[in-house]
Amino acid sequence: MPGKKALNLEGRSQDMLALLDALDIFNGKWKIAIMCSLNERKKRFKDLQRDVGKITGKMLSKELKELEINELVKRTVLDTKPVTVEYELTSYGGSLEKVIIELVSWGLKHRKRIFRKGFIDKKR
Amino acid sequence: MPGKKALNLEGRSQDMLALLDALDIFNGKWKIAIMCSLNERKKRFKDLQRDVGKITGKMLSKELKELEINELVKRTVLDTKPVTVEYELTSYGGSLEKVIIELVSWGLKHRKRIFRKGFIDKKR
DNA sequence: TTAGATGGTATCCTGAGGGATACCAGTATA
DNA sequence: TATACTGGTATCCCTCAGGATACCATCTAA
Repeated sequence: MPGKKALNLEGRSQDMLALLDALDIFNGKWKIAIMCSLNERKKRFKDLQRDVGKITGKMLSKELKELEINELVKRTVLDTKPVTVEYELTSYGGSLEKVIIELVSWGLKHRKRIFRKGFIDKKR
Repeated sequence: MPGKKALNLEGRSQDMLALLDALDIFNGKWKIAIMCSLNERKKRFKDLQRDVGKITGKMLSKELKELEINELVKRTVLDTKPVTVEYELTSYGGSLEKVIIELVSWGLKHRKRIFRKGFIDKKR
Protein backbone atom coordinates (compact mmCIF):
# COMPACT_ATOMS: atom_id res chain seq x y z
CA MET A 1 0.00 0.00 0.00
CA PRO A 2 2.16 2.82 -1.23
CA GLY A 3 1.23 6.41 -1.56
CA LYS A 4 0.40 7.57 1.94
CA LYS A 5 3.64 9.23 2.65
CA ALA A 6 3.32 12.92 3.00
CA LEU A 7 1.06 13.40 5.98
CA ASN A 8 2.51 15.10 9.00
CA LEU A 9 3.86 11.76 10.06
CA GLU A 10 7.12 12.89 11.48
CA GLY A 11 7.11 10.31 14.19
CA ARG A 12 4.69 10.48 17.05
CA SER A 13 1.75 12.81 17.22
CA GLN A 14 1.36 15.55 19.77
CA ASP A 15 -1.42 13.52 21.32
CA MET A 16 0.86 10.55 21.77
CA LEU A 17 3.62 12.67 23.27
CA ALA A 18 1.13 14.19 25.65
CA LEU A 19 -0.19 10.80 26.61
CA LEU A 20 3.29 9.43 27.24
CA ASP A 21 4.01 12.45 29.40
CA ALA A 22 0.86 11.89 31.39
CA LEU A 23 1.65 8.22 31.85
CA ASP A 24 5.09 9.16 33.10
CA ILE A 25 3.53 11.13 35.89
CA PHE A 26 1.52 8.12 36.96
CA ASN A 27 4.26 5.54 36.96
CA GLY A 28 4.20 3.22 39.90
CA LYS A 29 1.43 0.97 40.94
CA TRP A 30 -0.55 3.24 43.19
CA LYS A 31 -0.54 6.87 42.11
CA ILE A 32 -3.85 6.90 40.32
CA ALA A 33 -5.53 5.04 43.13
CA ILE A 34 -4.18 7.57 45.60
CA MET A 35 -5.40 10.45 43.48
CA CYS A 36 -8.79 8.80 43.27
CA SER A 37 -9.02 8.41 47.00
CA LEU A 38 -8.02 12.03 47.55
CA ASN A 39 -10.47 13.15 44.93
CA GLU A 40 -13.21 12.07 47.33
CA ARG A 41 -11.91 14.26 50.11
CA LYS A 42 -8.72 15.13 51.93
CA LYS A 43 -7.32 12.26 53.95
CA ARG A 44 -4.67 11.36 56.46
CA PHE A 45 -1.85 8.91 55.90
CA LYS A 46 -3.42 5.92 57.56
CA ASP A 47 -6.78 6.64 55.98
CA LEU A 48 -5.14 6.47 52.60
CA GLN A 49 -3.36 3.28 53.51
CA ARG A 50 -6.63 1.62 54.44
CA ASP A 51 -8.36 3.06 51.43
CA VAL A 52 -5.95 2.04 48.75
CA GLY A 53 -5.27 -1.66 48.24
CA LYS A 54 -2.57 -3.39 50.20
CA ILE A 55 0.00 -0.68 49.86
CA THR A 56 2.81 -0.65 52.40
CA GLY A 57 3.71 2.43 54.36
CA LYS A 58 6.96 2.78 52.52
CA MET A 59 5.32 2.74 49.13
CA LEU A 60 2.55 5.11 50.15
CA SER A 61 5.11 7.52 51.53
CA LYS A 62 7.17 7.33 48.37
CA GLU A 63 4.26 7.75 46.00
CA LEU A 64 2.92 10.70 47.96
CA LYS A 65 6.28 12.40 47.80
CA GLU A 66 6.40 12.06 44.05
CA LEU A 67 2.88 13.38 43.69
CA GLU A 68 3.86 16.30 45.87
CA ILE A 69 6.87 17.05 43.71
CA ASN A 70 4.60 17.12 40.68
CA GLU A 71 2.31 19.53 42.50
CA LEU A 72 -0.65 17.21 42.33
CA VAL A 73 -0.94 16.73 46.07
CA LYS A 74 -0.50 19.05 49.01
CA ARG A 75 0.79 17.88 52.36
CA THR A 76 -0.13 19.61 55.59
CA VAL A 77 1.17 18.76 59.02
CA LEU A 78 -1.31 19.51 61.77
CA ASP A 79 -0.16 20.41 65.27
CA THR A 80 -2.34 17.90 67.05
CA LYS A 81 -1.68 15.59 70.01
CA PRO A 82 -0.19 12.83 67.92
CA VAL A 83 0.94 14.68 64.85
CA THR A 84 -1.46 14.18 62.02
CA VAL A 85 -0.79 14.84 58.38
CA GLU A 86 -3.38 15.72 55.83
CA TYR A 87 -3.09 15.09 52.14
CA GLU A 88 -5.30 16.77 49.60
CA LEU A 89 -5.35 17.41 45.90
CA THR A 90 -4.00 20.70 44.70
CA SER A 91 -6.18 22.54 42.24
CA TYR A 92 -3.87 21.19 39.59
CA GLY A 93 -4.39 17.69 40.93
CA GLY A 94 -8.09 18.38 40.83
CA SER A 95 -7.81 18.85 37.10
CA LEU A 96 -7.50 15.10 36.92
CA GLU A 97 -11.02 14.55 38.18
CA LYS A 98 -12.46 13.79 34.77
CA VAL A 99 -9.78 11.24 34.06
CA ILE A 100 -10.44 9.55 37.37
CA ILE A 101 -14.20 9.60 36.92
CA GLU A 102 -13.91 7.98 33.52
CA LEU A 103 -11.48 5.41 34.80
CA VAL A 104 -13.69 4.46 37.74
CA SER A 105 -16.73 4.42 35.54
CA TRP A 106 -15.02 2.08 33.12
CA GLY A 107 -13.79 -0.08 35.95
CA LEU A 108 -17.32 -0.50 37.26
CA LYS A 109 -18.53 -1.60 33.84
CA HIS A 110 -15.57 -3.90 33.56
CA ARG A 111 -16.34 -5.53 36.90
CA LYS A 112 -19.92 -6.20 35.87
CA ARG A 113 -18.68 -7.76 32.68
CA ILE A 114 -16.23 -9.97 34.49
CA PHE A 115 -18.78 -11.12 37.03
CA ARG A 116 -21.31 -11.75 34.29
CA LYS A 117 -18.78 -14.05 32.71
CA GLY A 118 -18.44 -15.97 35.92
CA PHE A 119 -14.90 -15.18 36.74
CA ILE A 120 -13.96 -15.06 40.34
CA ASP A 121 -12.13 -12.21 41.92
CA LYS A 122 -9.38 -13.92 43.82
CA LYS A 123 -6.99 -11.14 44.47
CA ARG A 124 -8.78 -8.71 46.72
CA MET B 1 -19.31 10.08 40.47
CA PRO B 2 -19.68 13.44 42.09
CA GLY B 3 -21.46 14.09 45.31
CA LYS B 4 -21.09 10.63 46.68
CA LYS B 5 -21.88 10.30 50.31
CA ALA B 6 -22.00 6.61 51.07
CA LEU B 7 -19.47 6.34 53.82
CA ASN B 8 -17.96 2.95 53.43
CA LEU B 9 -16.43 2.39 56.80
CA GLU B 10 -15.36 -1.13 56.13
CA GLY B 11 -12.49 -1.20 53.75
CA ARG B 12 -12.36 -0.04 50.23
CA SER B 13 -15.25 1.35 48.29
CA GLN B 14 -16.69 -0.20 45.19
CA ASP B 15 -15.21 2.66 43.26
CA MET B 16 -11.75 1.89 44.54
CA LEU B 17 -12.09 -1.80 43.77
CA ALA B 18 -13.24 -0.95 40.28
CA LEU B 19 -10.36 1.42 39.80
CA LEU B 20 -7.83 -1.13 40.99
CA ASP B 21 -9.33 -3.65 38.59
CA ALA B 22 -9.06 -1.21 35.73
CA LEU B 23 -5.48 -0.40 36.58
CA ASP B 24 -4.68 -4.10 36.63
CA ILE B 25 -5.76 -4.36 33.03
CA PHE B 26 -3.38 -1.58 32.10
CA ASN B 27 -0.28 -2.80 33.84
CA GLY B 28 2.89 -2.55 31.84
CA LYS B 29 4.39 0.52 30.39
CA TRP B 30 2.69 0.67 27.03
CA LYS B 31 -0.87 -0.63 27.05
CA ILE B 32 -2.66 2.67 27.31
CA ALA B 33 -0.47 4.20 24.63
CA ILE B 34 -1.24 1.28 22.34
CA MET B 35 -4.95 1.64 22.98
CA CYS B 36 -4.67 5.33 22.26
CA SER B 37 -2.94 4.74 18.98
CA LEU B 38 -5.53 2.16 17.96
CA ASN B 39 -8.31 4.47 19.01
CA GLU B 40 -7.29 6.68 16.12
CA ARG B 41 -7.68 3.88 13.58
CA LYS B 42 -6.69 0.29 13.01
CA LYS B 43 -2.98 -0.21 12.53
CA ARG B 44 -0.38 -2.77 11.62
CA PHE B 45 2.40 -3.98 13.85
CA LYS B 46 5.15 -1.79 12.54
CA ASP B 47 2.86 1.22 12.41
CA LEU B 48 2.17 0.76 16.08
CA GLN B 49 5.83 0.36 16.82
CA ARG B 50 6.63 3.64 15.14
CA ASP B 51 3.67 5.33 16.73
CA VAL B 52 4.21 4.39 20.31
CA GLY B 53 7.41 5.49 22.00
CA LYS B 54 10.54 3.43 21.77
CA ILE B 55 8.86 0.14 22.40
CA THR B 56 10.73 -2.96 21.25
CA GLY B 57 9.11 -5.60 19.08
CA LYS B 58 9.13 -8.05 21.89
CA MET B 59 7.31 -5.74 24.24
CA LEU B 60 4.79 -4.64 21.65
CA SER B 61 4.04 -8.23 20.82
CA LYS B 62 3.61 -9.11 24.47
CA GLU B 63 1.39 -6.16 25.30
CA LEU B 64 -0.79 -6.80 22.27
CA LYS B 65 -1.28 -10.41 23.32
CA GLU B 66 -2.41 -9.38 26.75
CA LEU B 67 -4.79 -6.82 25.32
CA GLU B 68 -6.17 -9.49 23.02
CA ILE B 69 -6.72 -11.85 25.93
CA ASN B 70 -8.68 -9.15 27.68
CA GLU B 71 -10.78 -8.68 24.55
CA LEU B 72 -9.76 -5.09 24.12
CA VAL B 73 -7.97 -5.59 20.83
CA LYS B 74 -8.68 -7.75 17.82
CA ARG B 75 -5.94 -9.23 15.67
CA THR B 76 -6.44 -10.02 12.00
CA VAL B 77 -3.92 -11.64 9.69
CA LEU B 78 -4.22 -10.52 6.10
CA ASP B 79 -3.24 -12.75 3.24
CA THR B 80 -1.04 -10.23 1.47
CA LYS B 81 2.31 -10.50 -0.30
CA PRO B 82 4.34 -10.13 2.86
CA VAL B 83 1.86 -11.17 5.52
CA THR B 84 0.43 -8.15 7.25
CA VAL B 85 -1.38 -8.10 10.54
CA GLU B 86 -3.96 -5.58 11.54
CA TYR B 87 -4.81 -4.59 15.06
CA GLU B 88 -7.95 -2.77 15.98
CA LEU B 89 -9.98 -2.05 19.07
CA THR B 90 -12.88 -4.33 19.80
CA SER B 91 -16.14 -2.62 20.63
CA TYR B 92 -15.29 -3.34 24.23
CA GLY B 93 -11.92 -1.73 23.75
CA GLY B 94 -13.72 1.19 22.19
CA SER B 95 -15.53 1.72 25.47
CA LEU B 96 -12.26 3.13 26.72
CA GLU B 97 -12.39 6.07 24.38
CA LYS B 98 -13.55 8.53 27.00
CA VAL B 99 -10.77 7.52 29.33
CA ILE B 100 -8.22 7.96 26.60
CA ILE B 101 -9.60 11.29 25.50
CA GLU B 102 -9.48 12.63 29.03
CA LEU B 103 -5.99 11.33 29.54
CA VAL B 104 -4.69 12.88 26.33
CA SER B 105 -6.50 16.10 27.06
CA TRP B 106 -4.91 16.27 30.48
CA GLY B 107 -1.54 15.40 29.03
CA LEU B 108 -1.78 18.30 26.59
CA LYS B 109 -2.58 20.71 29.40
CA HIS B 110 0.24 19.25 31.43
CA ARG B 111 2.72 19.74 28.59
CA LYS B 112 1.76 23.37 28.28
CA ARG B 113 2.20 23.83 31.98
CA ILE B 114 5.61 22.22 31.95
CA PHE B 115 6.81 24.28 29.01
CA ARG B 116 5.43 27.44 30.55
CA LYS B 117 7.56 26.67 33.59
CA GLY B 118 10.63 26.39 31.45
CA PHE B 119 11.39 22.78 32.03
CA ILE B 120 13.08 20.96 29.26
CA ASP B 121 11.86 17.74 27.81
CA LYS B 122 14.96 15.63 27.79
CA LYS B 123 13.59 12.19 27.36
CA ARG B 124 11.87 12.14 23.99
C1' DT C 1 2.00 -1.20 82.03
C1' DT C 2 0.68 -2.46 77.81
C1' DA C 3 -1.40 -1.73 73.79
C1' DG C 4 -2.88 0.96 70.16
C1' DA C 5 -2.90 4.90 67.00
C1' DT C 6 -0.34 8.68 64.89
C1' DG C 7 3.24 9.16 60.34
C1' DG C 8 6.64 7.86 58.99
C1' DT C 9 12.20 5.88 57.96
C1' DA C 10 15.91 2.38 57.27
C1' DT C 11 17.24 -2.10 55.41
C1' DC C 12 17.22 -6.02 53.05
C1' DC C 13 16.05 -8.73 49.20
C1' DT C 14 13.68 -10.80 45.35
C1' DG C 15 11.15 -11.17 40.94
C1' DA C 16 9.88 -9.73 36.91
C1' DG C 17 9.51 -6.05 33.85
C1' DG C 18 11.59 -4.85 30.15
C1' DG C 19 15.82 -3.50 27.11
C1' DA C 20 19.36 -5.26 23.55
C1' DT C 21 20.39 -8.27 20.24
C1' DA C 22 20.06 -11.82 16.93
C1' DC C 23 17.31 -14.46 14.11
C1' DC C 24 13.51 -16.34 10.82
C1' DA C 25 10.80 -16.85 6.31
C1' DG C 26 8.81 -14.63 2.46
C1' DT C 27 8.61 -10.77 -0.89
C1' DA C 28 10.20 -6.93 -3.31
C1' DT C 29 13.19 -3.57 -5.06
C1' DA C 30 17.54 -1.92 -6.90
C1' DT D 1 23.44 -10.11 -5.06
C1' DA D 2 22.22 -7.40 -1.41
C1' DT D 3 19.24 -4.86 1.13
C1' DA D 4 14.87 -3.79 3.27
C1' DC D 5 10.24 -4.62 4.47
C1' DT D 6 6.63 -7.63 6.74
C1' DG D 7 5.51 -9.63 11.92
C1' DG D 8 7.17 -11.59 14.84
C1' DT D 9 10.49 -15.35 18.47
C1' DA D 10 14.25 -16.65 21.24
C1' DT D 11 17.83 -15.43 24.45
C1' DC D 12 20.40 -13.09 27.47
C1' DC D 13 20.79 -9.98 31.03
C1' DC D 14 20.11 -6.55 34.54
C1' DT D 15 18.01 -2.87 36.93
C1' DC D 16 14.80 -1.36 40.22
C1' DA D 17 10.03 -1.39 41.73
C1' DG D 18 8.18 -2.72 45.44
C1' DG D 19 7.22 -6.21 49.36
C1' DA D 20 8.59 -7.64 54.26
C1' DT D 21 10.19 -6.36 58.38
C1' DA D 22 11.83 -3.72 62.06
C1' DC D 23 12.13 0.52 64.23
C1' DC D 24 11.14 5.41 66.13
C1' DA D 25 8.82 9.03 69.12
C1' DT D 26 4.64 10.75 71.03
C1' DC D 27 0.11 10.49 72.95
C1' DT D 28 -4.22 8.24 74.82
C1' DA D 29 -7.03 4.82 76.64
C1' DA D 30 -7.72 0.56 79.29
